[in-house]
Amino acid sequence: MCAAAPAERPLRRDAERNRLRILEAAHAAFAEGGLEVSMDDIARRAGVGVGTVYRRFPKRELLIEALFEQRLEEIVVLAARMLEHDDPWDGIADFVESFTAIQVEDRGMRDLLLSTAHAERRVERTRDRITPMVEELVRRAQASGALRPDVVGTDVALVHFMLGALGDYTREVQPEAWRRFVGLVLDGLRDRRDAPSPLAGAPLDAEQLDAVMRCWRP
Amino acid sequence: MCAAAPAERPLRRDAERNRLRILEAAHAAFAEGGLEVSMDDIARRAGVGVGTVYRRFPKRELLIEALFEQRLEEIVVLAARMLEHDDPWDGIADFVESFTAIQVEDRGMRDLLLSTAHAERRVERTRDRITPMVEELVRRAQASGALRPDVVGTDVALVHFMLGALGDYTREVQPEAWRRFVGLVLDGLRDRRDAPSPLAGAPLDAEQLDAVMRCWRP
DNA sequence: AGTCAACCGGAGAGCGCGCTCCGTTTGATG
DNA sequence: CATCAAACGGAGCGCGCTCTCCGGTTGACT
Repeated sequence: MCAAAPAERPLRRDAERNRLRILEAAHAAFAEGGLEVSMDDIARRAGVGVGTVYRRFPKRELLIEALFEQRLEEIVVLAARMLEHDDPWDGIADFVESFTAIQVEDRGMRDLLLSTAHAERRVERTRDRITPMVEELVRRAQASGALRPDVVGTDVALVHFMLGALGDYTREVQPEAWRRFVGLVLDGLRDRRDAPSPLAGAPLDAEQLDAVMRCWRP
Repeated sequence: MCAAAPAERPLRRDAERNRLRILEAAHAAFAEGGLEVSMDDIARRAGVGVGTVYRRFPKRELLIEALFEQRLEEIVVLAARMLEHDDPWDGIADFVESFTAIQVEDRGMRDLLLSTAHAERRVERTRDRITPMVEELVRRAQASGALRPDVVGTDVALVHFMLGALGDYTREVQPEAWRRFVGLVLDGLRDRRDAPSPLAGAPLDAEQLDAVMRCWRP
């Protein structure tokens, strides 16, 4: 009809339905298995052929971007909120704990935030927005005397990685096990302290540790 | 000739030469890439066909066992030596640091010690010998008042995992970066302390962190 | 109702992996 | 030197993965 309709036409109803199914399935699959689950898996979960997945998201990266666009924004908001704590130490502590929680709840987020293997640009931009906030968190907490003066912003990122890795390792056996180690690491980050702050939850027993090692593959 | 020669005959000279080459190649390959490098890789490194590798080591596990038999013994010796420190805290500290160093130097050792995906029995036996020593280390360090009283043996294993993961992450960019975090975690493990103990080495700068994220795949 | 572009599913090409099989080569032995 | 079990290498099978292609189907629009 009208020759000039270059803008995006809405999807056909079935196509839109499938698009949503795929996003939902991909979310679940990524959360459980990380960003490297197979496209077949996602298609199967969505009750759809692989062809359909590829038609809507011709590259894996596009699927990832569509899924995580808003979740990345949440991270930025989270970091910003950490700057509003009255006690700057609480800002750091809350940040480390919340960020680790996110990683444990969703393996996909972990892969996305700590690697640049997928979805390069978008993630990079997010990181660029978070970095200065983390540095400000560190600066304030050091000024208040609570955070040891010899750590810097990049150390915080590596702490996140460390704790996220631990969360990954123990997830299947004791989903809350990582919280103990957040406490431990935070005690290491304090400038000086008397008694150690109590650790959250119970330690793994020998059998649980065995189970962890048994089901983890490198 | 003599009918009853059931014992193992020595290998032909070329076969023995190849066996050694394969072990050497596998050692290098595992150290760099972990226990899941492809058999083709190992064969190529050894300058040998895959068939030859499989002839000598019909299952991957056998190759791993042959390679790590004595290295596992070294770990036991290491743990035992930690009990000889005059100050029990030094025992813990040295153990955490040495064990992490081993993991960073050899990715294969890391996979072997922290997972049960390969070489089940042998590793399990080794772990069974190490566990009580670690528990004794913990007990003594706690009795001396240096180690916080709320950690247990299994926590130490998870600390090893955490630091090993970090070593893995940063290895390519800054092979010594993990040492900072050993210091950090050890400060978290102390019962009480004044000034934080100085961290080893320089922190990563922003570009190095970027490089780490860029080359890591989950 | 009829038309047709958009959409669907899944077969299959291409790839790298673990592992096997077999025609050829080599070193030990008399 | 002749013999032959032992060892060699790599082609090849089966598998699971990514991504493409195409014959059949379906929803939007007249």
